[in-house]
Amino acid sequence: MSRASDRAYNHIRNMILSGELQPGSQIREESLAELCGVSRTPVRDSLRRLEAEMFIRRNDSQRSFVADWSLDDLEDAFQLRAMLEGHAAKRAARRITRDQLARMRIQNAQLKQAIGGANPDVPRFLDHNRQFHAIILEAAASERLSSMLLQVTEQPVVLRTARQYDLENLRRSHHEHEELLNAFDNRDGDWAAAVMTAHIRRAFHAYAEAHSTDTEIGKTNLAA
Amino acid sequence: MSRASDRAYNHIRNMILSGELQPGSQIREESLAELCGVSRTPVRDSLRRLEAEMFIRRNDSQRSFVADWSLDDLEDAFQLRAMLEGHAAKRAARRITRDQLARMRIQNAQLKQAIGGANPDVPRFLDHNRQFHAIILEAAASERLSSMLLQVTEQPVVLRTARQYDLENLRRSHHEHEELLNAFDNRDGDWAAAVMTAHIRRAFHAYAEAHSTDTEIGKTNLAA
DNA sequence: GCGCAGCTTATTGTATACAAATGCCATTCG
DNA sequence: CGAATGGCATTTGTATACAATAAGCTGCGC
Repeated sequence: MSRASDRAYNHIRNMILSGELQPGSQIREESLAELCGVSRTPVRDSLRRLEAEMFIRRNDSQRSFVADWSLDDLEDAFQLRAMLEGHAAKRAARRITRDQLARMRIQNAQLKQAIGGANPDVPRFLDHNRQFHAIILEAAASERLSSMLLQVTEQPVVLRTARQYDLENLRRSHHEHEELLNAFDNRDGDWAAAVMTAHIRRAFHAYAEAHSTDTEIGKTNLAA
Repeated sequence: MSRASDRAYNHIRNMILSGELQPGSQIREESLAELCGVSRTPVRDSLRRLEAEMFIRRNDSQRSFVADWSLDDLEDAFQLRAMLEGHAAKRAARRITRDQLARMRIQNAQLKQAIGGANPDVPRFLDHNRQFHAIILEAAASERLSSMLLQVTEQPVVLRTARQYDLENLRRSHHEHEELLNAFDNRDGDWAAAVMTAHIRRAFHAYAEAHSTDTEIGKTNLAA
């Protein structure tokens, strides 16, 4: 992460996710270069990458703008994600090893612990959640699938609302994970896929509801 | 297409697809720059793009190699493609306009014509086939889905065999297209998705068979 | 006042020089 | 003899200068 181009990438990406760079606004290579403390060369690299990831879009004359997603676009992303993660779960059910299953159980236990106590640790929950899903992708053993999912997973974060988390939703995630583990135990790919698809779609509805009703209190839950 | 970076991109991509750059071989920015008649800067741009499209992969120390796909990898790609095109067909069934349907019919008629006469014109068939599928993507109206499909569609061409086409397979494609049109007429998304998925998977098996049995006579059919 | 031509300025594209990192090979030490 | 180490060669990363292109503006003609 110490190479200038990586720093620039992370910096710009964070600025987009945090809303520091407003959706729809134009971004110029030189000013980004200044902000990141590097020259234009690594900034251009980063912009191309972010463009491929659809965080940035370019008009017909090559000028760059921060992507501006509607709720429909986000539903689209979630729908794709539900399908792809369902597919991953199905593949994983056929291939998963005992060791991977054990690691998933550990992550799910820790994720439960993170929100079980008196003061819930949501970031810790999200971290274990991420790892839980990562193991499934590892078991699915399709590089292509992984890279596609990466594209579609981090997009919704773009809506930069105050992130307050609905604990009930997080608990549900935990239970859905348990059902997923049961499906894996039985090597039942269709079951796993169905649970996973439902899991992601529930997450979308929690997300959409939180954003449509009260954006200030913003009970956002991106956990799936 | 006149910008140096676009020329470099197309040039390198063609060299990969034609087999001029051997799968697995290392590629150096400077030699590519010479081959393309540009400096390293646009070449680097192209390499990043081709890397995102998985035509090129890089090792842990940033050196680039031409991707080398196994048959399993290609089946993986086809599987993803079947799923995504099925999804696209389902979405399209809900949204497609009369005009788009009419255009699809025209493409399908012309594609039939291309292989109907005494000397079949396979490239022409493939062109109309491409347009037929493009209209579905247009009707599906999901930019994300389109860009993902693009990634997964052009990969199999990497295996550079003598391209002789099995007319029977092409005729089947034509008939499957007709069934797809029926599904669209009835606005039946599930039907459309099922037909499309079968369509792509048949194409994969035709492809796989052609490559496993006789690679020299190579009855390859990428048409779907 | 409106629209267009031509100029000016802003922004991106390309080439090149140099810096940093990595691989490779030879040499040395255990 | 094998493994580790040091230095040289190769390759990629970064900065910067300059070229090309697109946008915006000004003033002219109508």
